[in-house]
Amino acid sequence: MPVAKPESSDSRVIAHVDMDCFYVQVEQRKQPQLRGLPTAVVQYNEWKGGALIAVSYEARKFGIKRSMRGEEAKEVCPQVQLVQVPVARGKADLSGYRNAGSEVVSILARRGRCERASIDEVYLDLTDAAEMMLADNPPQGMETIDEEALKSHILGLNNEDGSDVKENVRNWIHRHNADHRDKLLACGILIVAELRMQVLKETEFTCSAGIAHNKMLAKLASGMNKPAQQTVVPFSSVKGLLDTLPIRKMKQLGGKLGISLQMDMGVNTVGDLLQFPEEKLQERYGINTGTWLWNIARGISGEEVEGRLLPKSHGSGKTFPGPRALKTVPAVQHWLNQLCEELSERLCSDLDQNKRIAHTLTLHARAYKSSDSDSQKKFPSKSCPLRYGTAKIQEDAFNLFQAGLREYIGFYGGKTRGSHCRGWGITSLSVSASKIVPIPSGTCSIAKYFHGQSTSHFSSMQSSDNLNTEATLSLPSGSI
DNA sequence: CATTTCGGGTGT
DNA sequence: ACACCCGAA
Repeated sequence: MPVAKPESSDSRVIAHVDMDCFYVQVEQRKQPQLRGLPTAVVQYNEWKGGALIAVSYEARKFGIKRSMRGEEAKEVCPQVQLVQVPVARGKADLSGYRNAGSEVVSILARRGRCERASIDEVYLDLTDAAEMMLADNPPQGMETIDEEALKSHILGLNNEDGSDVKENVRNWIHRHNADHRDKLLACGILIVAELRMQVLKETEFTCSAGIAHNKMLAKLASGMNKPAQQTVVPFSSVKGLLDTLPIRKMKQLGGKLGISLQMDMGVNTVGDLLQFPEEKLQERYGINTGTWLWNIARGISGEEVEGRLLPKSHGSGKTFPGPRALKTVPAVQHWLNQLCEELSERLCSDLDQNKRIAHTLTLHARAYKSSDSDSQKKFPSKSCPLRYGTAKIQEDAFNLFQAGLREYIGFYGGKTRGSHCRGWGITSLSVSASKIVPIPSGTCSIAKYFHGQSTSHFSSMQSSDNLNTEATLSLPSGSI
């Protein structure tokens, strides 16, 4: 659990920006005739029409939900437009969505520290930008407030019957007697509205946003009014917001921990947590998680927005469900080669574009063992130093798999004849690259890592293709 | 063992 | 290093 020092007097301006049904928007930008139609993105479509992973708001009106099957969606709404995720090397290829996410990040990073939280979400620390605006052009003195900002939802703002909602927002932003925190959030409203308009103009994507004094509240708010809207959480409305909020709505509490709070402690809402002394929460959930929970109940979260525009790892994986389980070593090798090819390509792009090098290769697999003493044993993950070059990565990944398989099946494996094996099947495979670090500053070439090879030789092989097939880049661990 | 494919994080 | 949890399209 994140344990950053909490400040009850937290006056930061934090925004969480969340793209609306992002994969759908990416596909609709590629095929503009789909705009405005009920649309969903499906992964594969051979088995029951594929799995829905993103659903447009028009399609949601028909009751179409994520995790439905394509065929099921067609039953509920025959006119729904189903777009398939691109396939490359026999697996889903998400690169188009990753690249679209990068477009958005590069825009949102203009006004403050920016953290890429996922493929379609970012946190922004706009404190400095808000303080600056307050100092030399405060919203209280502005003639006109942008229309996009006036569409903001401000939690706790009284919209009496018959009152003009936009006028209320305008008044809230203009208030001279507001405390410093509300004035900072008013600046946040304007900055985020402008950023969202820039994102729309430059990428054609809409997004929603939450603006609050910390990451937890900003994240909570960004999901409250979608699509294409923004929501503000003034300090004074925090208690009222959390008091009746179901515990599972809080990030990190949507899983087992949230269930445990409900079942074991009788905590149904965030407000219910307030009754428990910090020590009680600590003895039940540990020092870190206990304190974290105590703070959450009070709307306190000191987590910083990390300045990080790039992912910390790259992974490529595929599942082989049901009868598709891989039952021979050569079949596993074939798919590992496909996964490693994709991973290698992405590592080369990262090297070219961001001058970063990954240091660790990890293989994950899931397997079943039908008739065996411990058929519920898990296939172990294995990792090793990462060597660049597609063939090297494929070789290393296969060796990791074989090491894991020997452990998994035990000394007396189930090999029968040739390469056919009985008693086990691989239901998922994934390879990932982590411990990614920038090449030391001042170095824009990787030539120095080819010990024994001349720089001039390297300078003739900068293309990704050469690097993919020829390079034998191997970093001594700890050399960066 | 038919959501799948990611990515981030903590505990040991 | 490895197991397990969390959440999002």
